Amino acid sequence: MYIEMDFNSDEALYVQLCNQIILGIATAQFQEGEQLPSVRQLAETIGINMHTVNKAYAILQREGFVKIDRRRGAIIAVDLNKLEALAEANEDLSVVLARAMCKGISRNEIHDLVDEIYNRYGG
Amino acid sequence: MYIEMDFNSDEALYVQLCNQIILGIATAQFQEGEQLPSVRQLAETIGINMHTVNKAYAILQREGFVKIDRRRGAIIAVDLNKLEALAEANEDLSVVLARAMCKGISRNEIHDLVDEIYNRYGG
DNA sequence: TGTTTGTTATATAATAATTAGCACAGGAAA
DNA sequence: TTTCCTGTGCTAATTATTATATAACAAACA
Repeated sequence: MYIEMDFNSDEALYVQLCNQIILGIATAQFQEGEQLPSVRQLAETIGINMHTVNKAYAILQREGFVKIDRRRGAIIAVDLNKLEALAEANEDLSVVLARAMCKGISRNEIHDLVDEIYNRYGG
Repeated sequence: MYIEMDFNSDEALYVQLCNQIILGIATAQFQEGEQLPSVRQLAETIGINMHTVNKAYAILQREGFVKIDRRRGAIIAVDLNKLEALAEANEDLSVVLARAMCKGISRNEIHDLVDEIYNRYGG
């Protein structure tokens, strides 16, 4: 999977990295049990520091997307805590939809967007 | 409208303030043409610095939620650029839904959440 | 003339983000 | 055993961001 950093973005590198890996899992480019590159390897590939990659991996572990094995590094292992995930989705959506509503985007337009994204991700 | 800051949050104060004001617009607690408190006044009310409020107002202006009048301060004035807003909603939703999909949240569960939020906001 | 408005400037402090380098223990493979 | 790679831990330095504190300014207005 291609991972690219936007060094001009206002989003922190470790946040970008987390999002891209999560995107990779959602689109099945990363499969359950698959091994991610080592922190040093990925750091060199995308041109950032080892510790920044390590920070991203640690966050992904805390949020239940990977497990970290001392021997094999980070392994895709999604922890399905649906209640927690639903609560988080609710919070995140509330912020996004408030903006959308202000701008006159209708409920149906959001539903269409959701379908479009789910189709894009292959759900 | 009550505006409250969470000083223990990991979100910056000016971001919290932006989100709350946008929420206020979405829920019609702030009406088009209505005047927001002055930067000094709001700063004192919620116990933060004037410049932090000013930063939030400036961002809201740049994103097209208020207009700033030297005489009357910040005034709710939503700029309805739907194409831009749809593009932004698409990006934001892509990140949120990727997380949700990984956690096994179905398309229908997201649709239900969207309806719930739109109802909550009175849309 | 005062007062309030946003704006601008400067300074300071605290925190977060990023990079760098080094060292360690555990496991795997030569 | 030796070598190599793994994540991890630590310290340090730098830069960017966030937040605060003061102060001054011009515009608008009663």
